[in-house]
Amino acid sequence: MSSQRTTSTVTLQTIADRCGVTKVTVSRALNGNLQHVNKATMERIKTVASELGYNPGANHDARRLAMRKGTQPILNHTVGFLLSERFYETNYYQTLLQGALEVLAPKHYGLLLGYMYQNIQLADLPYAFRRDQLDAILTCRPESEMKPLLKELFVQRNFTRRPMVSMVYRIPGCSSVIPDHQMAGYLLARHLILQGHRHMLHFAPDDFPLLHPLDLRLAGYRQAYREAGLNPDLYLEYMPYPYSQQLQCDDLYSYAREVLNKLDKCAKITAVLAPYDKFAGILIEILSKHGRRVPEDISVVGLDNTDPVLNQHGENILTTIQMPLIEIGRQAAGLALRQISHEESENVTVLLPVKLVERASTCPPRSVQT
Amino acid sequence: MSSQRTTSTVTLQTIADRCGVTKVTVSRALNGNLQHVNKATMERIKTVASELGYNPGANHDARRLAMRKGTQPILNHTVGFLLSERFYETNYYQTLLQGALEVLAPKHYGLLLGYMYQNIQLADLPYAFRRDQLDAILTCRPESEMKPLLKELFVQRNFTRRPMVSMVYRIPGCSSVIPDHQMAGYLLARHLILQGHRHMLHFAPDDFPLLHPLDLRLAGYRQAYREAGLNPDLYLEYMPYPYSQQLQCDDLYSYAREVLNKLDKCAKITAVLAPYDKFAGILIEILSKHGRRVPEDISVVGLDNTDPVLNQHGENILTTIQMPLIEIGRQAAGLALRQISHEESENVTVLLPVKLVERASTCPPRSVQT
DNA sequence: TTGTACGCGTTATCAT
DNA sequence: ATGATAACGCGTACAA
Repeated sequence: MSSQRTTSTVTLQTIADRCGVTKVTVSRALNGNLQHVNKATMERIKTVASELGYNPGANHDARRLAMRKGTQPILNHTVGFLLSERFYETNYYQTLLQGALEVLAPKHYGLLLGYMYQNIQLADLPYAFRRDQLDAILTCRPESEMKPLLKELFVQRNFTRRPMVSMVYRIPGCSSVIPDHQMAGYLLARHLILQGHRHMLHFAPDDFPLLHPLDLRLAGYRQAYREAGLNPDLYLEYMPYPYSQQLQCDDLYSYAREVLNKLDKCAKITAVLAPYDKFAGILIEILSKHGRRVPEDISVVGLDNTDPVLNQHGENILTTIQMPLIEIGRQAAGLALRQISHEESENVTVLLPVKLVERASTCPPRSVQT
Repeated sequence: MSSQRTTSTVTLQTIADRCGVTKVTVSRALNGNLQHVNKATMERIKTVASELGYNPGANHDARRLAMRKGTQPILNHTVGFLLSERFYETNYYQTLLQGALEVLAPKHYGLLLGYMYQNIQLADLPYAFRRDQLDAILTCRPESEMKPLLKELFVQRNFTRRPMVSMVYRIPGCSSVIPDHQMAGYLLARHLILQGHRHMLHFAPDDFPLLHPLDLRLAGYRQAYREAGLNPDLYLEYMPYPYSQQLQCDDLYSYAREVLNKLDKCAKITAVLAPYDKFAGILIEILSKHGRRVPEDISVVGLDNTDPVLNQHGENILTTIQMPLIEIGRQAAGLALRQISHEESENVTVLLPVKLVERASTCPPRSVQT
């Protein structure tokens, strides 16, 4: 009657009145603080609380206010997810998203999206990121892009105690869930070498940040050459891939034409190790348009197995690496939840296996073909 | 010195002390409450506040706590987005997401994802949905799926005052941003009729909910027939599409085989109006595998222009309707923002134009071909 | 026009 | 050892 909305507002005070104690005692009792509450008292209070139907979550705001003072971070039941501004151009991010949501939704966690881009400031992100409204942050952007933001986040009070999980990219200071990039490179290169390919074109970021997946893949390529008794330096051709420039779809086509030029100049190259499926598809399209048949004239492999390259029968022809993207999303979310609940205290790195998917975009080079 | 984290915590009290008033007066002054504060006092307080570098957002929690009593909802700078559990199977949802994010991100709004499914309860959603932590909710699920949830949401205190925007589907009681479904149907049917097609197969939900897009499209099909002086009842063949069962990818293939059977039985059918691109692609794949060439033997049209059906040259062959999905996402988010800021008070319905994209999956039927 | 009291849960501090 | 008190922050109903 006091207020038109005070229908079922059972507060600590309500319980305290019934029990003849103060709300502080009730708070301690309900939080199981045996150091400061008599066990019998606690039982009595808990009984009364459940009888009255007290709902601790109902006054989340008051709890937030009070918890700011403490050392214990409050549970928001929300996890942040930083994704590229161009996430919709591929199926890559949405697969990660799906994996994370699968794990978070059953626990009634929400996933809060924020755009990520080069040189982003904390102030550019949604307010939720600066208000300690997130229990953890998931990210799938390279270290170079994350670095300035991480710096700001760790300066923020409250954020040193919120776990951060990096997907696909390994980032120091964060937990990471990554595919076995080196194995991916190894499997692709070995597949092509066994078919008889020698000279191959690969890509690397133009600014060579450390720990970049493409560097790890390169290590895998080289390993495959050495294992075959070949000197990788004699065969691996390299083109700088302007990773940090966030290529748009149009840019990808013009870059694919540059690749075509490169292939025209270097006739000995018989295979291309594309940086990811989407680009492999565009490259195959451009090659076809210029009369270069794939795989008869040139073999092309992709990477993530998320964007199919279909033939007229609707079949995916792209030889690529199955990246366990959905599993990366799942594990990243699971890891975040465990760190939130302190089941996992240290930062962890999870390495997930990859496998080769042999399809029709690769075949022995012309010189080896009968 | 009082606390190790009280570095730059300027509160209302800090300002009040400097100005020789109470914090209540400061609160009123900073909120521009001219009814209760002398204009001169207000100016003085505002000056002092900015001198001290008072940051109103810093104590968001206290504000939340206090605002619960009032009639004015607090600004969370977060918008909810309900999406299907299978959103990752198509590009449909991610395009809507992208549109919404484009508008929300520059305003530092976060987008909070929650899974939506048949017979969902409010208690199944992330906590943020029940804690009044969202300023608005965007949804892209049919009314039948939303109905029970809407009921719960509107019972919730606080939620009657939060706007709700439905995308693609028109939902009574919500603002809606929808493509012109009827025009879409009209354009597709007219295109096929002009090519000479008469008997066509279309799909409708098996439970026939009102206001369903497929019903509107059907109205468009019929309009095209009548405009051509034809009786639609003589030509339109119908198959129930189990919309509410949330078909998985595997189910889609088996359903596509059912469609194949239907076509085998009804030889007079020369065109299929698929419910959306993804299914059109699967259908074309199945048809090709069974020796039915598209479009020579049978024409197929899609709907949303989000999932391409590629030939061996990487060209999309699917004749379809360009649905302005990204624009729907943008407008829905923009509309939500306007309703949040009370620039728009009533629920609004925005109808966005569609256009036909003629590609290679349609051609005149055999009987008309020379 | 301005001030007082209150709501809300937790914790540091003080009293027994 | 156990329990009570005050403080945190803001906005609002009510009093002066």
